[in-house]
Amino acid sequence: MTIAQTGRRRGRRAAKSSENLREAILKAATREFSGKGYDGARVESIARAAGVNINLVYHYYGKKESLFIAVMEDAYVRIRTHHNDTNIRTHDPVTGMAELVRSTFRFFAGNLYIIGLLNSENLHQACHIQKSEKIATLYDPLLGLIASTLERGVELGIFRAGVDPVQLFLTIDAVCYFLLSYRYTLGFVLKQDLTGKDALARREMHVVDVVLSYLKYRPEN
Amino acid sequence: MTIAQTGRRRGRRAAKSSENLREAILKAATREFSGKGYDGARVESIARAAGVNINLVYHYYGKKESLFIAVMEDAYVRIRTHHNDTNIRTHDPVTGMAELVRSTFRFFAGNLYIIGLLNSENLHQACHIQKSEKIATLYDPLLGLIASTLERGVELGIFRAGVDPVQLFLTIDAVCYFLLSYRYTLGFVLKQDLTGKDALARREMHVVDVVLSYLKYRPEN
Amino acid sequence: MTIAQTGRRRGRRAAKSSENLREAILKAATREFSGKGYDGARVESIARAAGVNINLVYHYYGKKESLFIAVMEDAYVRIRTHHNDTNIRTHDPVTGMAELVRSTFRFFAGNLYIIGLLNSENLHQACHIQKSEKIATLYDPLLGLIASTLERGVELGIFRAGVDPVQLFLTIDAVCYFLLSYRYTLGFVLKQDLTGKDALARREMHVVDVVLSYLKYRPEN
Amino acid sequence: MTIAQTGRRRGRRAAKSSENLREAILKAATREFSGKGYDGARVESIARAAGVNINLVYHYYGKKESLFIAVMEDAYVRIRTHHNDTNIRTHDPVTGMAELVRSTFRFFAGNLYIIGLLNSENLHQACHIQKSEKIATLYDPLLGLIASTLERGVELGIFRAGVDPVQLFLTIDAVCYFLLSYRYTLGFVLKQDLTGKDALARREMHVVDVVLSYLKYRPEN
DNA sequence: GATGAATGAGGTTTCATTCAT
DNA sequence: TATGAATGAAACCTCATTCAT
Repeated sequence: MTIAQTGRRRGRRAAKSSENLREAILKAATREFSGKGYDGARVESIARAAGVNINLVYHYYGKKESLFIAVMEDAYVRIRTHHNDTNIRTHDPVTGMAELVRSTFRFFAGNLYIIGLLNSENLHQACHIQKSEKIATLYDPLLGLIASTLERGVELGIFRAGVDPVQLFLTIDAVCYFLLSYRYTLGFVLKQDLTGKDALARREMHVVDVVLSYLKYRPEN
Repeated sequence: MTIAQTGRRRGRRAAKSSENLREAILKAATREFSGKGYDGARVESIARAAGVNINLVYHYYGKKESLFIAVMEDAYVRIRTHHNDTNIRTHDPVTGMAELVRSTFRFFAGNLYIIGLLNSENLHQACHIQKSEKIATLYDPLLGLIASTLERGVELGIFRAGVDPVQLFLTIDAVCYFLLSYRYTLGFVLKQDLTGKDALARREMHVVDVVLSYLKYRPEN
Repeated sequence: MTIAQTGRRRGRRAAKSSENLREAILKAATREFSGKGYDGARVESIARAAGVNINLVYHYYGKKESLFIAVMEDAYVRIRTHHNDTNIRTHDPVTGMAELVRSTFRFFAGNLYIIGLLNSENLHQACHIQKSEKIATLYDPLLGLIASTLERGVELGIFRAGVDPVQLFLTIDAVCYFLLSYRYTLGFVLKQDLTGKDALARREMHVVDVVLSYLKYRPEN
Repeated sequence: MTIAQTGRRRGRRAAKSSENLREAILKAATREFSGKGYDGARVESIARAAGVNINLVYHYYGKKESLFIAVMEDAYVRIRTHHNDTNIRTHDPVTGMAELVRSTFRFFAGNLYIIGLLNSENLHQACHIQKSEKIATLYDPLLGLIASTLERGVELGIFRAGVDPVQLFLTIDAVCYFLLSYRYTLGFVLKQDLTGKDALARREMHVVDVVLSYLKYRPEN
């Protein structure tokens, strides 16, 4: 092996390790912030969970808040990119909308940590993410997708007219999100396991049903 | 004025003041916990907001967690008792159900602090309220109310059959709650004011529409 | 002893103790800041030197910088109030001016800690004291005193005319201050003890001589 | 271009660059220590300002204190060598002394960073420079110069007799140095700009006047 | 019942310095 | 020679909580 090759290998390995560490910290931070909230999270716990010295966390991310913002940006990107937009666009409106609701539900159910993050962020009046420009422009395309699917359904006479895409978006997210978000509280007051496999399947069917029924229902007048 | 009178006056004033102080603390704590979450809340801020010495807080409530539990119990009672159950029962099913949704929405919209509390509580996996027996039995009557209203509608042929009251409850709360709960985050990513007077009125109409459309819609098969 | 008396005694004792502690902290802080500079000073050292828990320092003074400002304000007041202004005013101009120089010199020589404070403050571009309004207005009367003494001398034909009081003030402080301020460095490079009793006495005579010679000297043209 | 040439170029460039880097670090350190003091200075800031990796600082200078000493030695040499000694010796005593004062004043005014360094050094009781042998012997010739100029003036009947050269040296440095050293504090309490071009020129005239008046003035007895 | 004093524990952050490559 | 990773120590500060009056 030549020196040049060794050099390159070293460079690459170092870079990779560095990237790995950054990522390990981000992952640990995600879990910590999600589970304990911003104020409850401990930088030291994050470092320990990531298996690195606490100072490395500061070396990479500067301070707790910056780390939190990094975590949130990562989460928001995931939220927005989990939909297979083209898939939804090519289906007929009913299937497309059902697919949209289902993929929303499944995404949240499969990434419960995101719920904790959003919860925590919201508790602080979204003050942290407002420092992120990345997040601000993320939602426009999703609203566009909902609006166009809605329109296609209306044109085909399947969906009722006059539905506000923003309201619909809110409702979709609401029915998907709520149970998952308040699963601890709801599980306690309703004395049921609401997040077991079967329970989730039932809920998924229900929420798709709710959204489509609403869209297909014709008010008498 | 005689000494006896003074004594009585003092006694009464002290007694009243004592109750007042307890309540002032609870109110201040409610605001603080709601706005900053459990970890973000400061006992001293609560004392200052209540206009009392911090030691009084400890004198009355023992420790931060107990105070939080007291706040939560108070909140849960309010949540459950805001419905005028008999009012709903005496209406026809459609009006009754609409009334139920509307009163849910209005209650949360009018008591946003409750959202902050539930958020915070949930962030900690509902660990605090599980120490409260009071809360555990609070929701049974509400589910009963929903179930009976549903049933009346089905019997009259107005509502579809086969709807699970628990799912319906979840959906009602979801559509009412979600926007309010995530108002900061949503306002930011959707770049709209979602909690102004008009916006709330529109949302209220929409959610009632969603729930009733779902109940009235007949699946083809 | 009556209850009332006990109560009064208690109140007074507590208040006194509280004042004592505040003062003990201020004194310890003065020494620490003077000897080590703002950055070199340690809050914990201050607390230890004052014989109090470190948190009490924060309880009373909030943070390091506020404590430093308190120390500086105290120092500046002492600097300005050490002159017996009326004494100087009632003397004849020569004696008065000599008295002014001497009392300046003796004050600094007797309060070397003040030099350390001013040094430290100045190292930070006086950024801390600029937050103090108290200090800003302290020097006007001193300049007035110098100007009037100067004028009296000129009128009596003892002092030369055309001397700027501000320049004179600067020179007086300079000759009094410099040796004391740089006593460590100067002692080292000049290989002499410059702050022993005799050395100080010689310096005092010299500086008075310098100032008065300057004032009394008539430029030929 | 041949390989040999490249090699030589590299070697030469590296060697030159090495000296350059050392100097760049020293310069950056000078500025940092001067502006923030020993404790306030940050090794990393120095490295960044010098445009080198922080490890290089450690590689060249070992540790923070050694770097500081290097900076101080450099400064002291400059202080002592800024006088054109022969120039002063060849002038008549009055011109020579005026020249000495003026060049002292101008040197400090033109190298304000030195003031910061001396200030900082002095704050630590000159503990760092006491480790330097270089500095210890630097001032003897300057005192000799002052003494001989003084003597020449006395012999010519221009200067008064009995002036201690050390006192005179202290006074010269004092009047030159003080305003510059405490420019921030003084500017604040006197509410004047004291280091503008005009203000400096006025001060320079004044201090030369003070020193020469003192030397020329004949005490009555 | 009410208040100021006191404290312990722990959290975030900074920084000089060393290691390994 | 040069660089990124790593670390230990300690500084500032916050907060819940208890003590003593």
